Amino acid sequence: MARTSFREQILNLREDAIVSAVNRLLAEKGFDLMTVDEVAAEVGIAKASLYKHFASKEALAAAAMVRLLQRTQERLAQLVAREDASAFERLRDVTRWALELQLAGEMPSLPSQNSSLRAELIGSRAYTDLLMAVSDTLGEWILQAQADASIDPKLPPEVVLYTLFARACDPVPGFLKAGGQHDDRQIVDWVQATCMNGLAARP
Amino acid sequence: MARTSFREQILNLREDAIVSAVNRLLAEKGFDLMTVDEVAAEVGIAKASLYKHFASKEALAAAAMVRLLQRTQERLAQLVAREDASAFERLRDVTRWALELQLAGEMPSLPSQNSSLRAELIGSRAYTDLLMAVSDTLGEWILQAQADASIDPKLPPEVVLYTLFARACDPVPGFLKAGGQHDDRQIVDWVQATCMNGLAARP
DNA sequence: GTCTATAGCCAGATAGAC
DNA sequence: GTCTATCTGGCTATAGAC
Repeated sequence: MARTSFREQILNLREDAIVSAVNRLLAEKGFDLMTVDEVAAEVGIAKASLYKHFASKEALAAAAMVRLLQRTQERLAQLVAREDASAFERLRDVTRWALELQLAGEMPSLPSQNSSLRAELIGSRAYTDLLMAVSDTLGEWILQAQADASIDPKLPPEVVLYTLFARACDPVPGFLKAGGQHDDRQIVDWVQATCMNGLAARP
Repeated sequence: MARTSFREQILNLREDAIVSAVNRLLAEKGFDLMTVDEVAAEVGIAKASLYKHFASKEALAAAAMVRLLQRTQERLAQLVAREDASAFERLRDVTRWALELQLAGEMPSLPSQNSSLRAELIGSRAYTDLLMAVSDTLGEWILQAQADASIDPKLPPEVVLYTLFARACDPVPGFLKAGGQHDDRQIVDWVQATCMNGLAARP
C-alpha cells in the first residue's frame, strides 16, 4: 500500500470538508432542498471544483451516508467492547446515540422516494457493504435480546431493525426541540423510552 | 346561503378530482418530486386550468392537507360516538386508521423543512383551524388516558401527541410492505403495537 | 374555464482558461 | 484542480386565443 503523499492528504482533508458540509446541509434541509451551490459556498470553493471530487449531487449524498455508516460501525464496535452490557442495553445505547446526533443537527436524512438517489446508493459498494455490516451487527443483538425476552420475541427481527433505523430520523425530537420547552437531554430520554418500551416484551 | 347551481357542482367535482390526484401523488412521491404537470395529466386537464382553481403548487398541497384533516375529524367524531370505548382505545383506533391509510397509499406527506410550504399552510385558516381542532380532541383523549394510567402520566401530553402524528407518516410500514414478506394487516398490528406499548405506562 | 404555447427562473452540470 | 462563465433541462407560472 503506497503511503499517502502530502498532496493527497490535502485532498483528503478537502474532501472531508465537503462531506462535512453535505452532512450538515442534509441534516438541515434534506436532499431536495440542498443545492450544490450551497455546498460549494459552505466549503468555500467553486461549484466546478466540487464536481472534480464528486460526479453528481447524488454522489455527494452517498458520501455523507457512507461516513455516517462508518461512524455508526465505530460506535457499534465501542459498544461490543463493553462486555458487561446486555444486547438490549447496547441497542438502547446506539438508539440514544442516534437521537443525540439528530438533535445536534448532524444526522443526514434522505427521501426514501427519490429513485435516482436510491440507484446511486444501491450502486455504491461502500454504502451497501457498510449498511449490511451494520444491519448484521444490530440483527445479532436483536436476536439475543429476543432470546432473553428483553425484546418481544413475537416481533419479527426486521420489524425491530426497521423501527430502530426509523427512530434515527424521527421527526418527534425536532418538533419537541422547536417547541423550546425542554432541553435535549429530556427529549432524548422520552423518545428513547417510548421507542424501547414499544419493542420490549409485555409482561 | 345560495344553493349551489349545477355548474358549481360540476366545478366542485372537478376540484375534488384535483385534490384526489394531489393526495395520491403526495403520498407516492412527496411534495418536492410531485410536479404540477403530473397532477394535470392525472386529472386529465391542462396545467393552466389547474391554476384557475388553485393559485400555486403550495395551495394544491394545502388543499390536500385540509381534506385529510377533515376526514380525520370525521373519524374522530365516529370514535366519540362509541361511548363504550376508553380514551386509550380511541387513540389506538385512530392510530390504526392512519396506518391503514398510509399503507393504502392515501396519506399525503409533506417535508417539514420547506419554508414556502410552511408559510402557505400557516396562512390558511382552514388548515390551522382544523389542525387545532384535531389536536384539541386528541389532547383531551391523551389527558384522559393518562388520568386512568393507560398512558404513562409522566410523559408530557405533547410528546404523546407528536408521537401519534409522527406514526401517521412513519416509514416503517412502507419498508415492511416493500419487503413483501407480510400482509397489510400484520404490518399494521406490529407498528400499532410498538407505538402504543411505547406510550403505555410501565408496570 | 379550457386550451396551446411560452415566459422566466433556478439548479445541476460543463467548457475552457490558468 | 481551481476558477469564471455558460449551457441545458425541467419546472412553476402565465399570456392570450377560443
